[in-house]
Amino acid sequence: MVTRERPTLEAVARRAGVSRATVSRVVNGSTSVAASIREAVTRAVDELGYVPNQAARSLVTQRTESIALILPETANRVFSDDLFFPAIIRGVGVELEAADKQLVLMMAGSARSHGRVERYAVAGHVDGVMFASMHGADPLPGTLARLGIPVICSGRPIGRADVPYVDVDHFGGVCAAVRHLVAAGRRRIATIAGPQDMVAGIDRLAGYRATLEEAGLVQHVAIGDFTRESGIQAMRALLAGDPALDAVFVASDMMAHGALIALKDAGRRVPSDVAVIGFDDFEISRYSDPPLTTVRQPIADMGRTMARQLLGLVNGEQGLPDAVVLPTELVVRESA
Amino acid sequence: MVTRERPTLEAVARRAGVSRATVSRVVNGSTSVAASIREAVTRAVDELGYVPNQAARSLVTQRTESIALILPETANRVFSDDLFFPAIIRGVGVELEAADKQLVLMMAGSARSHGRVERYAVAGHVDGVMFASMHGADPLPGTLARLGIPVICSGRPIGRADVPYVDVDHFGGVCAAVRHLVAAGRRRIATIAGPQDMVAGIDRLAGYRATLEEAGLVQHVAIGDFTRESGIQAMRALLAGDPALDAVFVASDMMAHGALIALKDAGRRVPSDVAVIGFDDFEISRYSDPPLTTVRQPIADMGRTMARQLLGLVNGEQGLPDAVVLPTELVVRESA
DNA sequence: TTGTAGGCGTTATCAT
DNA sequence: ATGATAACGCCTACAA
Repeated sequence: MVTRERPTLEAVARRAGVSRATVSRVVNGSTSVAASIREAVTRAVDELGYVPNQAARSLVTQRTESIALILPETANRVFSDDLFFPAIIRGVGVELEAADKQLVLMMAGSARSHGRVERYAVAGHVDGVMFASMHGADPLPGTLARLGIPVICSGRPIGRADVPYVDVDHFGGVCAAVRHLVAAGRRRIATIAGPQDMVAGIDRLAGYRATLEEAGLVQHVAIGDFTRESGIQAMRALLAGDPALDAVFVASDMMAHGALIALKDAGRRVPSDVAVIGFDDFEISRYSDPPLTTVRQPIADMGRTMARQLLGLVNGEQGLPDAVVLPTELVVRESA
Repeated sequence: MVTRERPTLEAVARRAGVSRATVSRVVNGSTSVAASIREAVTRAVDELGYVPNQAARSLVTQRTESIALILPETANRVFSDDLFFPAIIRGVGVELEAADKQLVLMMAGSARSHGRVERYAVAGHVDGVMFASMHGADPLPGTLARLGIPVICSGRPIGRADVPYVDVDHFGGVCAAVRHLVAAGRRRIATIAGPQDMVAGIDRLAGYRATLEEAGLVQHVAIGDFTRESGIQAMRALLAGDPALDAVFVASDMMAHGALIALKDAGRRVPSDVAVIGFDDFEISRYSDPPLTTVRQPIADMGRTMARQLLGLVNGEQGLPDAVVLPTELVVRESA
C-alpha cells in the first residue's frame, strides 16, 4: 500500500498562483484576504484535497488540539461491567467533541504504563491532561502541573497535590442514605466500603461512620474494591460477623448487586430482613431484584465538568475554581 | 501558568559537547556511538530532563505512533449499559499498549463528527484507523483506505467496501442457539432481531430464519436496536402477536434482559412457559433472573485482533488476511 | 492586502 | 564514529 503523496501548502499556492502565506491565511480564516483570492485558494484546496499537516502545525503553534484522559487502572478494571469509567469517558467525549479537540485515552494501571503516560504528556503530545480517578498520593498530576501542563483530576487528590479537581459530595450523599436507614428503624446497620486508597472509598466510609456515631449505633465495616465479586464476599463476611444485621449501606452499585446476590443465597429477604442501599445509580440498578435504593452521583457530568475546566485552563482563562463539587442525591426504590 | 521551556536536542548537544546528530543517535538507540559519548549524552539528557518533541519527529518520520479507534455512534450509545464498545476498547487498548501506540478515541455518531474524523485521519494525525462498528454502507473506511491509510473494521462491511475486517460467526452461533430450542421441543419460536443496517443484526436474523426454515416452523420477527428498552417493547409486541409463544431468540443480551422483564410483567415464567436465549454473554447475564442462556462472542478478542491486524498493516507486513472470523459458542444456563 | 524569509525540533544524508 | 546541513510543512513577523 503506497501512501499517496499529500499536497502541501506549497502545492496549493502554486495552483492558486499565490504565496504560501496567503494560502495559510485562507486556511486559517484570516480576514485580511481579498475575496477573489480567497475564492481561488479555496478552489485549489478543494481540487487538491489539501489538509494541513498537523505535525508541522503543532511544531510552530505549540498546540496539538488533543487532550489526554488518563485512566490509572488496568484495562480490565476500566471496562468491567462497572460503568463508572465509561460514563466519565462519555461526558468528557461530549464536551471535547463540542470543542473540536481529540480525546487520547490512556490506560495506566501498571507502573510501566504510568511512566509511558508521563513521557507522553511531557513530550507535548497533548494540550492538557485529565485523570479519571486517583489512587493513593499519585505524584504524577502534580509533576505535570509543575511542568506547566494543564491538569485536572476526577476525585479530590489525596495529600496536598496542588491540582484542581472535580468531585461529588460523597459524604453528604452517604449521610442522607444512612439517615434514611436509621429513620426507617434499622438498628444494625453495616457498610461495605470501597478501596481505602481512593477518596471515593474513604469519604463514603467517613459518611457512614459519622452518621452511625451521631445515631449511637454500632459500626460493622467490610472493605471491597467496588466490584460485584467483592460485594458478594464482603456481604458474606458481614453476615458471618452479625447474622442479625438489618441493613447495609454499600459504597457502590456493583458491590450492592453483589450484596443482593449474597443475601439471597443466605436466605435473607430484601428489604424486609435486610435493607440495602447502594451508591452510583447505574441504570441497571432500576432493574435489580428488588430495584435498588441508591445514592445518585452525576458521573457523566463529572466528565463534562472536568473537560470544561481543562479547556478553560488550556485557553488560559483566569479565575477558574480549584475545586468543583457536584451534588449527590438519594434515590429511593424498593431495596430500602 | 507559564510553560517551562523544554530542552531541545540542541541544548543537550551543547551540554554534552557533541553535535545534535549524535544526540539523536543516542536517543534513538543507534549502535554506532562510542560508549563514552553515549554515556555523556545520556547524562545530559537526564540532567536536562530532555524529551523528544513528537511533532518535530512526526514531521520528518511521517509517523505519529498513534492509532484511532472510530466509534460511529453517539456518545450515549457507546457508553450506555451495553458493554459491547467498552469491551472492544479494552481489547484494542491492551494490544496497543503492548505495542507502545497511543489510542485516540473518536466518537462519530453525527454527520458533523463523521467529517471531523475524516479530516483528522487524512491530516496524518494517526498511523492507522479502526472502526468499532459499521452502519449501512459507510464510505469512510473505503475512502481512507484508498488514500493509503491503513484501515480495519469490526464487523464485515456492507456493500463491497474493499477493507479488511474482523468479525465473529454470527450465523453459526445463532443456528446453534435456535437448534437448541428446537431440540428442546419448542415449536413457536420468535426472534428479536437487531438493527438491520448492521451486519450483526442482519446475520443473526438470517441464522434464525435459516434454522426455522430447516425445521419447518413459522417465523415471528420483531426488530430492536440492541438496547434493553427496545427488547422490552419488542417482547411485548411478539406476545401480542402470538400469546402462545414458547421460545424467543434475542439478538443481544441487553435486549434479552428487556425480554425477561417484559415476560415477567406478562406473567410468563422462564424457561417453563417461554425459553429465552441471548447473544453476547456479558458477565451480567450470569446474574439475571434466571441466568441467561446465550451465544458467547469474544468481543475483547475482536478488539485485540483488530489492533494486531492494523499494526501489521502499519508495519507493512505482507500476507495479512483480508478477513478474520472468530468463533461463537452457545452457553447454556437456565433460561433455555 | 500580499509576499519574503526565518524558524519550529527532528531525522537523515552526506562528508570527514 | 561523528559532524554539518538539508529537508519535513507550516506559521508569522516584517517588508513591500
